[in-house]
Amino acid sequence: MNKNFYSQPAPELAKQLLGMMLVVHNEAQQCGGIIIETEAYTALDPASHSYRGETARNSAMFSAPGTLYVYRSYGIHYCLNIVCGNQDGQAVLIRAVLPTIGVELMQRNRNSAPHHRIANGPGNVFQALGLHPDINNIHIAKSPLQLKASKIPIQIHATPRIGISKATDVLWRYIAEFVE
DNA sequence: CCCGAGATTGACT
DNA sequence: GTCAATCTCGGGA
Repeated sequence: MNKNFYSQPAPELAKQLLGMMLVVHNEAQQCGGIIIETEAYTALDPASHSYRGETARNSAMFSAPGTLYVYRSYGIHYCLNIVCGNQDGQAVLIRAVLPTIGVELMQRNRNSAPHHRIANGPGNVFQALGLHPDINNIHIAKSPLQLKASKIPIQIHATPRIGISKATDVLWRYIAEFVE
């Protein structure tokens, strides 16, 4: 990926990421799939962690574009974001991936969940890919993650975000639908 | 200092 | 469909 790719505003990058391949290189293995659901957050967004400024928890959101931001949700799950914009608190949350590479490995990571539930939520994506919370605040180029373009034709749907109670009128949740 | 809510998931009714 | 699990931050006392 060229450097400017991650400098885009969150809603733009969120759409760009749909249909792309997200691959993780583990010990002599790799796994990953096609990104099919994303969500955009900015510092002007009351629902964003960056809304009230930088803290120890969200400092990665104010790092260089392309940095990974990992946060713990409800004290239990981890969610993966890609920082974007210009060190101004923007990021894109990876909400769902369609497993295509190393499916068996991901299924084991997810405790043998059925195929359609392996990576169908932000916390599940993180667990299925076998990621470690330590990649928080690490640039994606220095992480086990890799983004690749794919030629798969998709249609993008913009919908209201879910799981939040603020700014629900903004259509910043994006879902990819495969077209023929 | 204490309390409540949250970018969620999975087990159970 | 309902609900508990469990950590961080923000707001109020």
